Amino acid sequence: MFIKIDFQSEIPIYTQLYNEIIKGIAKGELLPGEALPSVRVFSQDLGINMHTVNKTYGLLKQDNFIQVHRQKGVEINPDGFPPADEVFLEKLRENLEPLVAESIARGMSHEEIIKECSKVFEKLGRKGE
Amino acid sequence: MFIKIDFQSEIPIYTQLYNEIIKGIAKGELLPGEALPSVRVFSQDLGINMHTVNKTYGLLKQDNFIQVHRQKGVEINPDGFPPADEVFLEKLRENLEPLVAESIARGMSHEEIIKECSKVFEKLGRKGE
Amino acid sequence: MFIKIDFQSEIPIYTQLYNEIIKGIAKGELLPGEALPSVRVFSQDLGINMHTVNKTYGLLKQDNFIQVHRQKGVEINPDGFPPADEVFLEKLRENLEPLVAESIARGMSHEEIIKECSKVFEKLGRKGE
Amino acid sequence: MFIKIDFQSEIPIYTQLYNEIIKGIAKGELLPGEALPSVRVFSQDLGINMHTVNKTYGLLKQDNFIQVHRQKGVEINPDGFPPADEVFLEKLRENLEPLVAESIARGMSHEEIIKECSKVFEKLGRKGE
DNA sequence: GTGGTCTAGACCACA
DNA sequence: GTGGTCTAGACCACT
Repeated sequence: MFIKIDFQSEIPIYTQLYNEIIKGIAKGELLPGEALPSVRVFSQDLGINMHTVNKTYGLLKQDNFIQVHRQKGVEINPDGFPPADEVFLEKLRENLEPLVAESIARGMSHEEIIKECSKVFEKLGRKGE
Repeated sequence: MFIKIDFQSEIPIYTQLYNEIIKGIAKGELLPGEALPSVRVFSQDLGINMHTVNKTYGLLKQDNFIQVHRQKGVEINPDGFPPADEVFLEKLRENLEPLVAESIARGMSHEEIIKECSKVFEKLGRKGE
Repeated sequence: MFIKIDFQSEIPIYTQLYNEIIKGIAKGELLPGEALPSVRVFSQDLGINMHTVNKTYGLLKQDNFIQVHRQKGVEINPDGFPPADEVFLEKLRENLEPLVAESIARGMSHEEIIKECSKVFEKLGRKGE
Repeated sequence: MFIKIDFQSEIPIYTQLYNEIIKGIAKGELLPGEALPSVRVFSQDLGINMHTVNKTYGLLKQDNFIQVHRQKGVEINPDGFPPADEVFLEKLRENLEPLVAESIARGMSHEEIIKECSKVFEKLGRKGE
């Protein structure tokens, strides 16, 4: 699994890392029960601060995407992933709204927007891209 | 046009305001040539600082959604809006990616994701909601 | 003589008007002794405020490009134009500096910069363009 | 690198600072990858407000002359500088026009104008002036 | 310690 | 009265 961090981005590094790991899960590259690098190793590999990895792991744990075992390491949640409950759907729509709004304002049709959305879905759907 | 600012949100106020105005344009509530409030009036109405509104106007101007006439005020760009060029589409996909990825990770199918996207589209499509 | 005002520009209208008249002189479209429109007529033609035209005329008079006769109107200075004295040259170089500096920073050579400068000269040199 | 701000000038301080930094790049005094002072340190050194420096940095970032690393500071773009594309050349000619026009109106010849332009070029070309 | 954001209050040029 | 600019001072997220 290849993780790309953009140090110039305005998106916090811990968020980027969070997203990359979720992306790995979505692609099927990270399977339930699979081990993740330790905080120390991961931070060295990526050239970032240990605290940053720690923060990402904390968030992923909170959202039930991973399990953190003291001294035994971190693994992708072997019991499966959290469902798309109403709380998540509400958050999803909220985040989608400004993107869709600007797309409409720039003249895109419903079909065009859906098409872009599908493109992203398919890109993520292909395992091991 | 009704604008709602969430002072507790982690999203900067100037970004929220930007998004709300784009939403107004998408909904057809803000038409080309229509005047926007002056920075002072708007900031008082919203209970925020003048400079915050100014920053939003600066961004909207930069993206060609509004025109700023130095001594006459601000108006929705009467010459129409910027197109959804490749630069925008690339940015759109980049922003869509983490949302779609998490949706997939939480077990949503292609259809379910598209459906949520369409819901948002239709909510915005209804003028004067 | 055709005068173009850009109301969206960040350059003050009175400065734009000043520049346009100087351009007319440079092109030879406005000759010494030639009459300029009255403040009232000019402001109506251009769709701008009388005070604005007045300010431009004041500056042009101050720089000896025009003569203002009470009740007789305004004319291009029949006694010729002010020379390019050291004061002017100093101001010219000062204004040129940031333009040349950015050109260099963007990788332009001496020849390329001179070429652009010459292009502008020739565009202005052609009378009645 | 020595930077001079004229507090009496009608040119905004943030623009003066922008120009001075570009001049530093043009002269080769500021090299790609070189660090710039933090907004706080710089503003204290220059005797101006933090936000004014911030605005300058924002513009330089927008034009790709610098890179801003959120928690590490600001550096001259290590990947090189933006090219003199057609957009820039058009802007350059537009800015050159009134300067050349007034020079012509004051009786300067093509050669004299080119000569002043070259003087400015050579002044900037001399590294470490 | 860094940049990002926000507020409050002021003066100015412009029209 | 409008936006543009500048100052002073504050809190926050990130590393």
